[in-house]
Amino acid sequence: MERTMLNGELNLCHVNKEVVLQGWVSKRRNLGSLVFIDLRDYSGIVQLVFDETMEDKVKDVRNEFVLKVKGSVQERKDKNPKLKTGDIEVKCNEVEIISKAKTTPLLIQDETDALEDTRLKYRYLDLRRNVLQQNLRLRHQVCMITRNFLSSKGFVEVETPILCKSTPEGARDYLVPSRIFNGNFYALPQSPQIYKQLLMIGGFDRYFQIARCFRDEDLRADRQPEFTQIDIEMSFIEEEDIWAMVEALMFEIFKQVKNIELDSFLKLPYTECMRRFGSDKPDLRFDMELNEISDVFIDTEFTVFKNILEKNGKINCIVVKNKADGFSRKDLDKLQDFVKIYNAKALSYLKYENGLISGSIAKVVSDKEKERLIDQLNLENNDLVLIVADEDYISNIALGALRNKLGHELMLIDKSKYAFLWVTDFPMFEYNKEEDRYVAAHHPFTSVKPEDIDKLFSDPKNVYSRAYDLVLNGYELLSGSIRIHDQKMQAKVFEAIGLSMEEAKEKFGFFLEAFNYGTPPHGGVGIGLERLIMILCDSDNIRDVVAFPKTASASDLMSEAPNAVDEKQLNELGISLKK
RNA sequence: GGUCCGGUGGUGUAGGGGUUAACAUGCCUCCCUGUCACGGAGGAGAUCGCGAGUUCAAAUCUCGUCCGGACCGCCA
Repeated sequence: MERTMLNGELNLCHVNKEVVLQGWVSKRRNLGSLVFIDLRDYSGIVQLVFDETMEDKVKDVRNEFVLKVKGSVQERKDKNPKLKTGDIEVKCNEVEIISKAKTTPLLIQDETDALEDTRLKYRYLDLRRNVLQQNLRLRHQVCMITRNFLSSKGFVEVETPILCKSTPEGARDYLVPSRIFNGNFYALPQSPQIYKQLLMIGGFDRYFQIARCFRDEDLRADRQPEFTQIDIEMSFIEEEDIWAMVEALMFEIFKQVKNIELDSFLKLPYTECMRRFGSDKPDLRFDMELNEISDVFIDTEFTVFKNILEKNGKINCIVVKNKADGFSRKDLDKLQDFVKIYNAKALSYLKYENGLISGSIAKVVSDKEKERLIDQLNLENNDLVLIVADEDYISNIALGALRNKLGHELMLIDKSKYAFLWVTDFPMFEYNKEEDRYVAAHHPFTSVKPEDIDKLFSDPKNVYSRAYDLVLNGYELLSGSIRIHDQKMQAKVFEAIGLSMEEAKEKFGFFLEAFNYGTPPHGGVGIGLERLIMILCDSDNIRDVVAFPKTASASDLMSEAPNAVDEKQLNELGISLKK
């Protein structure tokens, strides 16, 4: 007898029908000679009934046993509105215990109380929970929509290598030792970047791949060492073409998954984004923008602010509307500790209550400055002004982080919103203190804005690129750029980041060589699949959308990877470990 | 590399120098024909992550270490 129905799909239409069901025992309620069993599969739960003639056969059945039962669907006398199948139950006349189960270390229920490590060690049990079932099935749905959509637009899915050449620019590579060439290593791809550009040169003018990527960097709640990108590259296009394609894909996904019609995405240049939100991935589901108030303090007597302004620092603030009375001295001290995480030296605050300004710096701010503040910030009664005076970047970042924190804590965020934002015109380079040189902010294959080319060497920090990010609800959902397609230009960019032509040839020689044979203009994006799914699942942790995730220290608690390997394996690879 | 939080029966928590280590849930036994987080009665189950130290006495204090989590740096 084969399974004839899914448990969760039974309803009143099936009354009197004979069914064969299989699944896991979710709960057993024994009333003596009458036994109820909730049988679960991914589709849901259905109540089985065993009367006195059957009671004996299920007396040893326990949670998580796998059963196969035969019975007839009956309408219930007492319906259970909490259950999708609550109008019916299945009166069983045959039962087979397919497999038994030990007592599980965690309860298989929607709201588990098990902690992260228990869940990860027994991930296969955690996966039985409805939440993870739904999340991973949604992930599958998004992948299918993506494949269908991009195929219909003429994109070809091509798989690129997992064993690659190490390219030390950027994230740390995971390395794989070569057995045949002792002492040499492959690297796992941080992204298929170079290969997809070679595919453009190879004539695949529209490519995509749902690609695994690997980065040996420290983890976060939204970051795993291996993850998946929806990787897209197009030839003969400009920014607007890619943006339109990505928007169309997102429209399709949100339509099918959420039945939401999205509006066209907003755009903001990076510089403006940093100035207004203190972040290159602002959450636009709420306001509370940053305000620069350096002007107010241009002639200030307050030495702290005065010194900062003299050193070209900035005085910025955010205004918490109508909440000043909700913040005690202790609360504000905690906020000060919070901004210190971002290297801000202090958080000053002013409260505007009943026409009076009080607060940490009230005594050192002149009446004229107070008036100007009220005027410039349009302060109303019970507003709280939180000020960080510091280096420009620190002031922005600290207030941006504070804005986010307060947005969550004060529940300013409309959870039903999906706020997309294109951030454009990123700086081409950023200064790396450790290496004492400029490095590519995005990656070194990114096109420079044409008007900035002559600043490549004279003024690198003011060179902007044709790179862009798509931000959704405060998460960086994707990065992309128009790539360099001119070999001379590519060489210049390498030079600007302190890579000699020889070094560049050593590292990317095959890639540079390819540019000599006719390279189409091209560009693309890599969409962080897990982040997209997280947001669609309303989760704030990437582990909720990965089947077998790693811990914060990049280990797998279930399989206990990574592990030591035996001497023989190391010998074959020509590797000896430092004592 | 750094900061912070946590580790106590299977699971999740409470306790925070001397306790019979508490509670919930799960588990086991018995009773129960309409439960659905079933109910009732009883029971088993923890050397309090590990190692040192302080102390008459450590789950509790100190140091170290391991593990988990969040964040900063890092993540082209």
